[in-house]
Amino acid sequence: MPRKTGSHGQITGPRIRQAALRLFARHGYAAVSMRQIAREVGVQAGALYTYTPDKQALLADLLRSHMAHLLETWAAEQRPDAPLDRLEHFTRFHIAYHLDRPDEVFLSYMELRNLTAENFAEIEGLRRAYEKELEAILHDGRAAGAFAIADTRLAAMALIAMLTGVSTWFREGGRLGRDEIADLYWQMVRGAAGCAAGLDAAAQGSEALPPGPPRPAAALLR
Amino acid sequence: MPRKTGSHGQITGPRIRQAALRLFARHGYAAVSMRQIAREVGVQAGALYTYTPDKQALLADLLRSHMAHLLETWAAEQRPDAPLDRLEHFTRFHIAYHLDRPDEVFLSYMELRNLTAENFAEIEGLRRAYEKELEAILHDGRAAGAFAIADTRLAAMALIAMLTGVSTWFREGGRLGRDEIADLYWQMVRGAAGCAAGLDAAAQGSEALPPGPPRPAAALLR
DNA sequence: TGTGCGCCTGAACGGGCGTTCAATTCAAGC
DNA sequence: GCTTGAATTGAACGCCCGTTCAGGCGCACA
Repeated sequence: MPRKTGSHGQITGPRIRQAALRLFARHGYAAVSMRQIAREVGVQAGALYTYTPDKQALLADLLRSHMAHLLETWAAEQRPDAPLDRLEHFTRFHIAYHLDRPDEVFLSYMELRNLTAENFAEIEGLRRAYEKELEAILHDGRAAGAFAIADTRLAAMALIAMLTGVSTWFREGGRLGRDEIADLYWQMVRGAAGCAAGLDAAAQGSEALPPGPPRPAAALLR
Repeated sequence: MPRKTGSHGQITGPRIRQAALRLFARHGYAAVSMRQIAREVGVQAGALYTYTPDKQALLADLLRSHMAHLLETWAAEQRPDAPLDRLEHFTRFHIAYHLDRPDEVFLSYMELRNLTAENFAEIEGLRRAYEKELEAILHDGRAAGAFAIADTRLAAMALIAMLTGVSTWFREGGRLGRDEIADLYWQMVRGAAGCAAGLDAAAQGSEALPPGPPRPAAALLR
C-alpha cells in the first residue's frame, strides 16, 4: 500500500471543495463548470472524479457539511438558562457564525433548488432542525411569560430570515462593525419577541446613537 | 403596414416573458435554456430573438419591470400620516404584494448576480429606492419619538429581509391565512421598531392565540 | 389579386458541457 | 531497484448551449 506521505489526495480533495464553494457561491451551481473548478485547483477536469462521483454530489456535500457543522457548533455552545439570555445567545451566535461564512450561507440559501429530491429532503431536514432550536427558545420563553409571541413557528422563520439577511449587505470594513451589528439586531429581535425589557433597552440604544439629528443616511454600508 | 389584426406579436411577446419568469424562478437563470423557454411558448428558439436581443436582456427586463411595478404600486397607495400607521401600512403592503408574486420575488433575490454590471447597477438602484421608502418611515417616526430605532438603515434592511422571507415558506392553503400572517408580522415589526404601543398589542395577540398549551408545532406550514 | 412585411421555421455555427477511461507519472514499500 | 497502486493527464464521447439567418408562410392592405 504505497504512496502515502507524498500523496496529494489529502490536499486536492479539500481544495476542490473549497474552489467549488467559492465558485458556486459567486456564480451559481448551474453557471459553474467542472472545468472551471478544476482550473481553479490547477488540475484537469477528469481528476475531480477521484474525489466526487459527480457535480451534484459535490454540491450536496457542501450543503450537508455546512448545515451539519452549524448544528454541531451550536450544540457545543454553552447555553444560558433565562429565556431572554437564551434568545440573545442564539441571536449573537447566528450573526457571528453567518458573518464568518458568507459563501456557505449564500450557497445554502440559493442552491437548495438545484439539489435532487433526495438530497433536498436531507438538507431541508437539517435546516428544520436548526429552526427548531430557535422555535424551542421562543416556545419556552413564551410559556415562562417572558415573550409575547402569538405563533412561535412563524416567529422563528421571521427572525431567522431577518438575522440571516445580514450576510446579504455586510461588507468587511463597512460603516458598522460586527459587535455593533450584533447589538442592533439583538435590540430588534428583543423587541420583535415582545419581551418586557425591550423598550427600556431600545431607548438606551437610541441614546447611544442619538435619534434627534438626522445623520447622513446615504453614504452607508458596502 | 400590413399584418395587424392577425399578428401574434402582441401575444407571443408577453408569453415569452411569462414563460421565462416561471422557468427562471423555478430552476434558475443559468439552468434554463432558450430552447426550454421556446418549447413552453410553443415556438422555435430562434423566434425568441424577435422579442429580446439576448437571454441577458430577458432577465434584466423581468427584474426591471418587477421593481418598477413595485415602486409604482407603492407610490399609488394612499398614505396615512401617523408614524405607526405608516409603518403598518408598509408592512401589510409589502407582505400582500410579495405573497401575490412569488416568482417575481424569488427571481429578484436570486438572480441579481447573473446580471451584467450595468444591468445590476440599474436594478440595484431601484431596490435601494424601495428600501429608502421604509427607511424614511423609520427615520420620521424616530424623529417624532414614535420608534426606538438606533440605526434606521440597518433596521430597514432587517425588516425588509424579515418580511420578504414570508415568500420562502408560504404555501397557499397552509396553516395560516394571508390576513393572519400579516397580523403576526405586523406585531413583530411593531415590536422590533420599539414602538410604545407594541407591548400591549403583542399581549393582545398572544391572547387571541393562547400561549399556554403547547400546540403541536410539527405539522406546520407548507 | 398581388404585394409587402411581420412572424416564424429549421438548419447551422462554434463552442462548452458532464463524464469516462486508457495511459502515464511517481513516491512508498519491499 | 523493482513493484505497486493512488493520482493525474489528455483525449474522446455524445449532447446541448446561445445565437444567426436565409427562406417561407399568411394576413392586411392597395
